[in-house]
Amino acid sequence: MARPRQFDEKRAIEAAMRAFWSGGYEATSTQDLCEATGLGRSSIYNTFVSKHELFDKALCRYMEYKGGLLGELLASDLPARQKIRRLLWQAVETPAGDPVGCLAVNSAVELAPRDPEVAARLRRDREWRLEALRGLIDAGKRDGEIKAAKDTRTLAHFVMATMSGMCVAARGGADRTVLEQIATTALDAI
Amino acid sequence: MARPRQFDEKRAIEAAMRAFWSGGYEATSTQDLCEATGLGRSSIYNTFVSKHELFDKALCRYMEYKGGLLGELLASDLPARQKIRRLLWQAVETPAGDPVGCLAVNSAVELAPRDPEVAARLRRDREWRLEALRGLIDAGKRDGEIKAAKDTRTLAHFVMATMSGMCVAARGGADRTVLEQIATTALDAI
DNA sequence: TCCTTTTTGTATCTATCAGTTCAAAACTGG
DNA sequence: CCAGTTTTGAACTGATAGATACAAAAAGGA
Repeated sequence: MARPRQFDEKRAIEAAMRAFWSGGYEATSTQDLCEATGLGRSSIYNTFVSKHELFDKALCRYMEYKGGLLGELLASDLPARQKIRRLLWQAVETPAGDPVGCLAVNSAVELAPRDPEVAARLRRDREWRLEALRGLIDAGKRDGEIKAAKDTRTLAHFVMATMSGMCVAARGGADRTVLEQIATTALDAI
Repeated sequence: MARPRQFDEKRAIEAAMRAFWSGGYEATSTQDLCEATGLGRSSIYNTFVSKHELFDKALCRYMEYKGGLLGELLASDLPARQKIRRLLWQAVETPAGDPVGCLAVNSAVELAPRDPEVAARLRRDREWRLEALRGLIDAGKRDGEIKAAKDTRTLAHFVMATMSGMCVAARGGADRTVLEQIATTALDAI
């Protein structure tokens, strides 16, 4: 029918995701995005319409990536407490090559207050993660690993906040030891 | 000798601080800063040299502001645990008119990884706050309010991370109830 | 092979960015 | 009231922002 793409759209989105993740939305120019993806300007605009829509795609890809990791963790047959421990550890031991911190946290800080679309996207992801955490915590209560007296929703929010705090610390240059200490202390609190 | 300023430098810095605080560094243009401070371009550049140096002044002012609150808290004669509680509560009950979140957290996320000057400024402030927290926690241990077995430095990092996490949550639109739950859970962990 | 459709590279658009220039205005010390 | 100094406002600079225009290139279907 017509000329096919010379590039893989998913790879381009992933490259853009990394660029936004390490540099932030405003500080990443469309030129930066061309270089990160290896695409020309027309290919980017022809495919993704605008910088903002490309960012949206990149953010979705990020949530898919991190959501996948959480999904694997939930599907594993570890005790609930161990699962929470591993979840917190995902913020300590970060895959080599991944930018520092968390794109969702960065975006909440930089964009959420003034960008309703991004805010909505982040809220949906947060709700999903909270739901997952609540399930995990309730399972822990049933198994006696977590005190039944503690409020499930409260603990879920606490775990999320701890992870956000670790991402901020990591962006600020915190070393691994500090992140471990934070994670361990939080786990003790649950 | 010469023509005096028509504006108060401190007030201008405070106005700039609020602009950066709510909008972020990149998204706040020099035009925005003119409008926020009420100054003309020449007055801003004549006084503050560059956007970056004005930001630095604004960040220092912010640290002075928040550092002052911490100082008052430390100077009060509350029990150590109560002091930590109030500190966490500073991230729950925020003065009306203050932008959402925390400029130090926002800056760590947006700028620290690529701006060594800002990173250094933030690190100094963090060290100071950690030192203060350690003093507070050790006092709590002496009074038997905090278990002596817990590592002081670890708890200090944990409190800082919790506050950062609360600031991220606030920027993401979390309501007061959620922030209270996070603060309460963290306090229970200490 | 030619027609249709899409992609791609180059050149370009307008708006805005941070920052500068400069002369008029304003004030103080003498 | 004037000399000397600084501030101020308005116009302006070059660079870059995000986004577009358009024609050449490339491919599949007929």
